[in-house]
Amino acid sequence: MDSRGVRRESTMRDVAALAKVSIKTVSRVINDLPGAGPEVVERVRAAALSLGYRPNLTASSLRRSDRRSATIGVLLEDLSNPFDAALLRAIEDRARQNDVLVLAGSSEDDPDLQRELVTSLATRRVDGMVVMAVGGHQDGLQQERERGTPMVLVDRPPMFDGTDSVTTTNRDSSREAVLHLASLGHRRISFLGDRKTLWTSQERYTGYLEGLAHAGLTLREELVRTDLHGPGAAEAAAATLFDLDEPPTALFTAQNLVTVGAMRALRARELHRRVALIGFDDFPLADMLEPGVTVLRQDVPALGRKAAELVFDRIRGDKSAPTHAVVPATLVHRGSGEIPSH
Amino acid sequence: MDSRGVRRESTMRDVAALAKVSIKTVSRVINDLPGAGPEVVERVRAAALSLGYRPNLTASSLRRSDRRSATIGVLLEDLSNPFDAALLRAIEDRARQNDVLVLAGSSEDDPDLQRELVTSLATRRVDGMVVMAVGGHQDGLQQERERGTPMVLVDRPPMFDGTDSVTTTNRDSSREAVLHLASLGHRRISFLGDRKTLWTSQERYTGYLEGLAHAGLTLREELVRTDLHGPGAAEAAAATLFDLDEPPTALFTAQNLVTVGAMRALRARELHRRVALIGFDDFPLADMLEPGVTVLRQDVPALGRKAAELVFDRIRGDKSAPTHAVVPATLVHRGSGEIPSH
DNA sequence: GTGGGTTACGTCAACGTTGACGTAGGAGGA
DNA sequence: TCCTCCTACGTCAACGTTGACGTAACCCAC
Repeated sequence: MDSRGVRRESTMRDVAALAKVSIKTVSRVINDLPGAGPEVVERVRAAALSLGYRPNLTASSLRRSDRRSATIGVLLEDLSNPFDAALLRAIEDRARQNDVLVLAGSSEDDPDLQRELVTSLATRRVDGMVVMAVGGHQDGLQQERERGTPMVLVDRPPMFDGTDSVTTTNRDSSREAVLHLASLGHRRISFLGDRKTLWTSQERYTGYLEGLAHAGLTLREELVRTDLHGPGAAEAAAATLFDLDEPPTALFTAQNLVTVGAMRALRARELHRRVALIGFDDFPLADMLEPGVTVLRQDVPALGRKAAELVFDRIRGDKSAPTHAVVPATLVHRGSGEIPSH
Repeated sequence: MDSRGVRRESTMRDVAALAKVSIKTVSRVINDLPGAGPEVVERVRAAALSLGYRPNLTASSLRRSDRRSATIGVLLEDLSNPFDAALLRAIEDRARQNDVLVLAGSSEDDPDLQRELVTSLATRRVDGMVVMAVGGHQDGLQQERERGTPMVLVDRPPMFDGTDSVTTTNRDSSREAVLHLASLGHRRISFLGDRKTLWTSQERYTGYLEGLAHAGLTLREELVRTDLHGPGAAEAAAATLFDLDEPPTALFTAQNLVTVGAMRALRARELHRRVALIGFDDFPLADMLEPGVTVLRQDVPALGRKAAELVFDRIRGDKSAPTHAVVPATLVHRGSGEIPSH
């Protein structure tokens, strides 16, 4: 205990004194390095145990030549969003296999906050970062990358060169969804999307356009609503669609919270069994609603796993060209996307 | 760059050399300490900027007398569970206000994994921990606590003395739910619970018993199913209830995944509009199902906030007696809990 | 002009650990 | 016997930073 009554953690010095060996020998024993006789190993182990000694990773990483902190940073948009949470969990699992811990943060899609968090992580000398980049503001990330920090972007690709990324088949899957709706006779298919600054939103919108084109449908601007942040905005926007003279017979919602908002609007007007709906991103209980919600399901565990694997490869010194992994999403038919045009 | 082509982070030494001052003066400028003239401050700032200098928090915390790493550990059961994710997010928000980052981990309700993670955190010298303790195995936590690590338990109270905790009104709210069902005429109210080793499960079961007693109902053992881990087990268990000669007319499900499983069973038998259901823990979209699911909603942000505040108080040296905060849950009426007995 | 205080620096050692290197003692071969 | 090599230790310095303390220069009052 020191003067403030705080117990001091014991150090190699303490263990060395008790075992009557040098600090360096303790270091050898603790790290299972050769150069310590069996008898000494025993004595040191016993001393360490009796003092409750635990190595100080910060001191060790400061001194060691590899400088590893055995910690990576994971910066997502909102850790409480089910998508982000599942991603974090997948990354954490892979990290654990490498004896690495995860420093997690929510950027809230705020460029300043993202920059601040990146600095915070750098200050703690994390070995690498997995980042869901804030839309349109990647200069802070690029600077960090240029300093040599291993970095992988998830969900959204880098706007600069030399960085790995893992994304979903946003465009292709969106096109597939729209074609599916068109094949059921829908001609007025609405698009509801998240903030336009997000790359995923743009891609999904492009896929929507491609789908319309492939199906021989023309784009009706009045059926497109973008920049919807959160379920509330989505609900309000969806509601206005049904005041049109020619309202949509099908909706394609390009993000999970937007899907939820649109569903609320449909229900409020008792349209949920008449208007078709396909959403991007699966969510819990989508199958238990009536009708079940047809979605494009991203393979979130695969996204997280791949992202983690890429950072760890880089941390291990992989110098090959940047990888841009794309994980396919699947169209899950549950009913809402199978409502025919009326 | 060193021999491996890895750029070395610049240090105070580099900045000092460039600004032609001593390292100590750089330290003073970086930390906004007095004792540096305005001209020197400018020179040092410019040098630091041009070198892209960023302080090394690990070195700094090693040397400083307070030893703070500006990092706390948060150990939950499963970061991808919506409840855990919301909790993490709430803790993270409070941590950020203290310029503290969060090391997050999932214990998966495995005592060995929990112990390993606690050691991992300790090795990184976190300033404190917020832990959702694994059911029935708290000795590792107790040891850590006894070493002086600030620790707060969330969701489940400590089984040892001297540690703060934040929990919900598990028992009282469960009783309230059962009484609510009884007031609608239900006499055969079933209990479906998570693993019995969990304190929350036990409390909720006790609340159930109290509710029955207050309502003048006798416990029917055949209506009680416990140790249901995950929606699958819950669904199977719920299904068997309806093969009884006298099946329940109402269900009280004591955990969110159990609620989901039970709902699936009800739907499979088309009973979801006939059998009443109240679940512990709210979940997204509970209001959009038909009927809406009546739940006991925990105030997750308040739980997380309070837990974070308690650790930070302890980290700041608060030596007062342990606090056991209890955050009230609310009964949210949505329909499923208002189905009368038939 | 001298004493006392303040300001703006600098020097040194230490936090806990590990890499580089030194050394005593024994084994083994010529 | 002497030389070499190996094993099992030890010593020393350094990682990047900060606390303790030293000191030169200057200000102000008496």
